[in-house]
Amino acid sequence: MDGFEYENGLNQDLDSETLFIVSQTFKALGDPTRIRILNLLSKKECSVNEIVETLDIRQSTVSHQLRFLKNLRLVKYRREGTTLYYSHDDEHVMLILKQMIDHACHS
Amino acid sequence: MDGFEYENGLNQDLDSETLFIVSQTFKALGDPTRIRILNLLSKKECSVNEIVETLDIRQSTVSHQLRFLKNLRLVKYRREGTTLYYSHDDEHVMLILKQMIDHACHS
DNA sequence: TCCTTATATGAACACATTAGCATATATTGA
DNA sequence: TCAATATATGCTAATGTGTTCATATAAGGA
Repeated sequence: MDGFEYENGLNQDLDSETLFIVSQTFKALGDPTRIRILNLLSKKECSVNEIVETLDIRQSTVSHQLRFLKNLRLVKYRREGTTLYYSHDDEHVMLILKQMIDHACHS
Repeated sequence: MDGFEYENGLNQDLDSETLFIVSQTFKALGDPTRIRILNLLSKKECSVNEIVETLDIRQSTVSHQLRFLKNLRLVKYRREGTTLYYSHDDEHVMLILKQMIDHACHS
């Protein structure tokens, strides 16, 4: 019975799709710049320029990282004129981020 | 007053030490091989060889990744003869891993 | 339409990461 | 001491990642 070991509860390994999503998401959280952006967005919706000025990161860097986070559906945006307001888009991941920050602070 | 903005609660950014720990830890979780190893160790203590055979990963790769996880104090080991038994060493991080896996499964 | 502001994109570079091979080390038992 | 087993380490090639500069696009107002 081919693939049996991948279909029952005895297998101690993760299926490849779950593994991919989990590693991708943690990878997104594994960069200081992205963490700072997400941490800021956890507090308030921000335009790209607000992020640039608050965190003192170059505009193109912020834009690249926002695209990265957008692709993973970790952030979303709404337009108002020429301004784009970004906000977080995954409550659960934001909660995990907060937990890790708290864990790091108290360790 | 130099550095004032880094010492009060108004600052929306994270301090650099917290940022470093958080990003390092998430980076550790951002690799499929390390996730598989940690997931296995979340279920039971394992020797290096058990990890190698259960997950079908080369011995040197497992050993390298275990050292990586050990440096971050995410795993620990005990010796029994020539065999080293590894287990997880950070309940909170393991809980975060479990949460992310559950999140990925149900999405 | 033209200018200005806001944001996105593409290319290139420096740097980090990962896996694999070969080999080293360490422990046990004969 | 020597062999066998278990694990760690050094090096390297391939690949991936993050930032920057320069430039493009898009929307609004004059």
